[in-house]
Amino acid sequence: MPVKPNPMLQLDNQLCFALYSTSLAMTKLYKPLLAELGLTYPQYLAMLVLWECDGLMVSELGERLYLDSGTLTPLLKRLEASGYISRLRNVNDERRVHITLTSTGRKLKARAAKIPGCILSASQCALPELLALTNQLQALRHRLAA
Amino acid sequence: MPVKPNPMLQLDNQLCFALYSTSLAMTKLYKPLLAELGLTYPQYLAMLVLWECDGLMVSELGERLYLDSGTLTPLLKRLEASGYISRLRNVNDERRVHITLTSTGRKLKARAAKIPGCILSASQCALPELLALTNQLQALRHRLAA
DNA sequence: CCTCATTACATTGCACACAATTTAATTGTG
DNA sequence: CACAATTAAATTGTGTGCAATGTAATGAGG
Repeated sequence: MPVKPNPMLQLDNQLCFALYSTSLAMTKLYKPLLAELGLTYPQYLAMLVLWECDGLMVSELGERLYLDSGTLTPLLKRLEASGYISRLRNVNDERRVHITLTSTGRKLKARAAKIPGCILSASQCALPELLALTNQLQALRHRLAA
Repeated sequence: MPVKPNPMLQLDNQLCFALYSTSLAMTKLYKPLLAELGLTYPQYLAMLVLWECDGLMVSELGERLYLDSGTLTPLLKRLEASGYISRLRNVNDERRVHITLTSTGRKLKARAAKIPGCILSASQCALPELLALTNQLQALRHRLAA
């Protein structure tokens, strides 16, 4: 009797693996571009948030990125060591740490501006298609978190 | 003059972040289910491959999972320590290591069979929609790797 | 055969992710 | 005010990912 080839357990039928492997492939595409800026991929995501909204607390940054302090604290210390951010305790509440862009960190945004175009061309996809996929994934993430 | 809010650099317009955050959310969904089997998420992916095709070399497993020996070697040593696989040198070519399921590892497949259904219901999506998304992601992964 | 390049894994070092715990500051309650 | 509960970060420990390097076995030329 042959082993039952349960299609529900086949790797290439798994949405989870499609997500996982495509996300890693995307990270590899960013890596050389970000290396020029002295950023890792998760550091780049944190900078995207800060370029939109400077001065957030660690926990607020974590809500935007879906990451906790265990991940963010060392990452932010490295960004601080790179000279892109400052970590400052809130005067009224010493528990809170605000993340503020340095002048260098703000200037980095201009150098990062070319990255989305590089990724877009490398992905060889039409822009509307990518936007649609982005929205589908956001909707899925929302349902998974519920 | 207000800061130009470059929409190409906004976090929620990034396909990369949608991929990254959704993949992490998916991993969190699997974690408690896999904990019952004594597996981490990447270990589960390796087991999916082996349940389809037992006895692969490390490099062949890596091609299926898009992972290299630097990731797989320690992961496979942990799966061996858990009693799910054996790592055996090829007799004709001592460089090669074949990964073979143990009896316990084969039996684990039956216990894993319920997982896809759990994830499907948690994702609150129609099956055809998930399959379509899976295919889109695989196509994107293919283009990104080119 | 005897090198020399190649191959297949393994190892090392760095940076995440994340659960669990700890620390320090603040808040709520009597 | 005292003090327990809560909150915000930081720390610790485990397990990836991956670049770079190391090591041992194989294979290809001369």
